[in-house]
Amino acid sequence: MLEFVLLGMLMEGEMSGYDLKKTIDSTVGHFYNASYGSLYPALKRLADKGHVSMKETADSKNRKLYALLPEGREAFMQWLAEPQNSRRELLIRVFFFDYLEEGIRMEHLQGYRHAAEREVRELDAVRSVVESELAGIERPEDYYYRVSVLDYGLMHAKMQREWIQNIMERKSLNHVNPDK
Amino acid sequence: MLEFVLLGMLMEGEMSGYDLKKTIDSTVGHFYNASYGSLYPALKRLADKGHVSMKETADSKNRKLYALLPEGREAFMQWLAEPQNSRRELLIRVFFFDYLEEGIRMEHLQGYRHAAEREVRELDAVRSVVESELAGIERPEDYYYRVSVLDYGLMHAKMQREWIQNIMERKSLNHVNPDK
DNA sequence: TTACACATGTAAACGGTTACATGATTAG
DNA sequence: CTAATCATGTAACCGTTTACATGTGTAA
Repeated sequence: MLEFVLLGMLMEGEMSGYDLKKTIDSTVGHFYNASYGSLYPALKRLADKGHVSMKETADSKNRKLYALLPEGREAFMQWLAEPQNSRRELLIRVFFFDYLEEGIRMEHLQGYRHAAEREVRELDAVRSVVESELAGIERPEDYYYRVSVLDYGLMHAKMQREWIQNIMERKSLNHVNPDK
Repeated sequence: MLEFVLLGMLMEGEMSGYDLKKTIDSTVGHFYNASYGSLYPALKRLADKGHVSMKETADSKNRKLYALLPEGREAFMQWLAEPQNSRRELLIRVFFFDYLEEGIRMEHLQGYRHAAEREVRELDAVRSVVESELAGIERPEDYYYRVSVLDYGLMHAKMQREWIQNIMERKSLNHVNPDK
């Protein structure tokens, strides 16, 4: 995962490990964390694999610049085109979707939308069952927070569904590009 | 974390490791995963610490029942009363909030609400900056998905804020208890 | 001159998953 | 009788965090 994030960040141009950390923190940092303890070894692995090049700078700091090599670019693009593997990958992948071909992108987004819709339906069903169960017990107030967490899941799934819907309708672009 | 989840689940009564896994999957499973490979060793640790008791059943299966001991209950209640340590803990903690004293509960919820409000403000500010930056570049469409991920963060923060607000207003309880 | 940001890295520890191994019970 | 579910556990592996170690550049 981290390796692909690094490759993705290097798509923009060469950077040091330190820069990469800062870039990650300031972009995907809200939902993905990279510590130096994982970042530097990951860069070393990528260099060993021949996915990135490492160039020591002459500016007297012991600074090293990493740049994407064609092999690394290919590995990144291949990863990006794959279907999403884990839930936590969703946002990272979408973050890099500007690099992905429109066809595959839309295919993936449709998949995500479908998954989100299914989840809303499932949780709605669970919520109904829970509600009728609560109606039949002595002290339903004692389960208030448990039920609240279920509501969180439902709100989250609905939000996600709406978000994907907005993306597909290019709602956000209207913002950026009001005349269209 | 897992240890506290196990203790929390045992608040309801004695269970086997297998039952605990199923309970976790069917309640907090949407945002917390426990595999047997972590669950059984965790139960062993809890038993060694004297937080749970282990009783082998006579029903011919090699089934073991774990029950919460006073020390375990205390450890759990102490953990629950602590302020939230990591972002991922939020939902787990709230799930067990029915066990928490109303005063501390409200204190915590106010803290969560405050954090959520701050995050919305922060992301709103970031979003504004990004928008004006986009207005000044050649091809803003090329950053559409990056911006979308930022929008996700904003929608998520707003949803969370609303969720906490609803909890504090006992919106969910009206559902459960329509006459109030 | 001192504190903060820049900059790279390692080692131990942690928490977890995956795969494997084993066997009993139950429902079709 | 056979497949699914119940039931417990270990070992190897994985990625990551935390703490440590070290040193440079820069602005107050």
